[in-house]
Amino acid sequence: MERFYVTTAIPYANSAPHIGFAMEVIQADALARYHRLIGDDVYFLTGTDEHGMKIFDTAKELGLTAQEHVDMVAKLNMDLKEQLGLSYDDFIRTTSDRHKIGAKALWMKLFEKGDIYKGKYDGFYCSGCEAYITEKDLVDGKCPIHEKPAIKFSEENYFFKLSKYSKEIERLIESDELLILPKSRKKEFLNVVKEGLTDVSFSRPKEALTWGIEVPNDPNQTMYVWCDALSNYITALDFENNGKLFEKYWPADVHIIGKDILRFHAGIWIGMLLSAGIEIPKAIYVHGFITSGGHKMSKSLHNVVSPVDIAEEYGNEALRYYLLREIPTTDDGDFTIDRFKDLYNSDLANNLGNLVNRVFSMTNRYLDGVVPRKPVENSAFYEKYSAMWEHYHEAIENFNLKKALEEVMLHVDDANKYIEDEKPWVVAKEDKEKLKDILYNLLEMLRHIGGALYPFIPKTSKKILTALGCKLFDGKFADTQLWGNLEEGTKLKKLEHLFPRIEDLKKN
RNA sequence: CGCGGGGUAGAGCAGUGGCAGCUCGUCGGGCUCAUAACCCGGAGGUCGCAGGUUCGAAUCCUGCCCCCGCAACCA
Repeated sequence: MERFYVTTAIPYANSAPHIGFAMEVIQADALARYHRLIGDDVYFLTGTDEHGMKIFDTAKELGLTAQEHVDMVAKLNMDLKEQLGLSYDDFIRTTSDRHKIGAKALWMKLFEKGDIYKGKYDGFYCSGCEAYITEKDLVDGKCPIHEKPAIKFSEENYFFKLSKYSKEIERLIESDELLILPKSRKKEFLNVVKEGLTDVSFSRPKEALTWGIEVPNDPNQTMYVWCDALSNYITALDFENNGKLFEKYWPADVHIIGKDILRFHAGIWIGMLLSAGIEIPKAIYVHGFITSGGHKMSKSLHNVVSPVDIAEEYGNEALRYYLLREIPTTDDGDFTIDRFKDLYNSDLANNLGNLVNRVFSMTNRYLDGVVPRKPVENSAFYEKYSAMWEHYHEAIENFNLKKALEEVMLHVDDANKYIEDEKPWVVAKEDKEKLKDILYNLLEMLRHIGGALYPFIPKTSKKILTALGCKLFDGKFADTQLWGNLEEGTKLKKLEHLFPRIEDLKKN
């Protein structure tokens, strides 16, 4: 049995969960479920990033303490487990004691290695933005948004010698020892690394950053986000004590992240691990962003989509389906409610739901709901479904979840065509033995389709398999992928419509 | 010379050298097991523009035009 450790990025706990993160955590969930399905020992981690000035300021505006504010937002994120049907094993909060202890331990490792040094940080601050801005964003020395002169400041803080590891990071990525998918992202980041990575600011004076983890060997400084947030992947495993989880699951098999934070993960995080003498993760999978009606989601455009609302109204299985099937796994995609309803009705209700319903209905009507004996001749189906599984596995291994799902749905179409071609309602009147063949084949198709859907829409998958009298995890997944495993004589269980049609479609 | 993504049927998209495809919509037909579902067929595209390479280009090269984003809730 192989072990498989998958993580999501930890979203910044400053506001309600975003649909982009919903997609990320659902992708991670699908991978985790897939690996459990093929028999791996899986550990799946998510959490929240809860420090930083922005959170501190937002809390103040809300009249809350920072802790109260992040407690609230963390709760919203934890509620996603139920709302999105997630199967993660652990949820790490960066304000938790176990995380703070781990982050400090990691800091000390880097410090003892001599990779953390004190330096001077020169920057600009705009009182309009109430934020630091970089020199290259300035126009005539002024902030382009507020047109106020930026305040130049200089402060002492700690730096991490990332430059020292630049060459090694380049080699690791080039050789795929650190696999970055998709390849285009690997290329993109390699271009950055080849320029040479520069040292990064690793702390802030306490007065500039009050809400954060104290630097262990300097009470006047607070850790900047890198050591605070990125470390979550190992602090959750109790790495500082070389705990059982760390021993068993590290290095991570996959970090799933958005394209905006690739350079932090493939650069800074890897550099930190190299410095600390800790193994590096095996792969980083990078997804894109979700637009809404072709535009970036923004409050001012009123096009922000809440994953929680969609899941509540249409069910989390439908949301999972949309995010995994409609949005390209590694590229940008679009979400609109019209397209969502469209896809729901055509794919889930009309094709999948209706297919299951008609097969069950015929089996009940013609065969008293009992699985008939296996047909003698079945090599064509054997081959067709072996091919399906092959393509399916290959797509998932390459982090193309959309393609894997498409492959399964292709077989849903195929099954609907098979019914049309064979016309079991006609055969029922003429040739009972032939009818048994047809219905056995159809039920067996449902078993395969139902099983393959598990990583993506687990509740639906379980409903189908349970109604067929099959178990998902029987410890012999290789067998369940073989054609003809459905057992004769099994009495089908009652099955409600899986996806009732959405009827309130607006006319465009 | 900032960087990146893109322009293919009415809409949304796939398609990296070999007859231009998918989903929705639309028009016509079929079927009655099924959730007004399913199946078959039609109409609809000079693949952003111009040039080049090639027996052959949506695909490779050059130039140009246009759109979107610079990254997740903040103006």
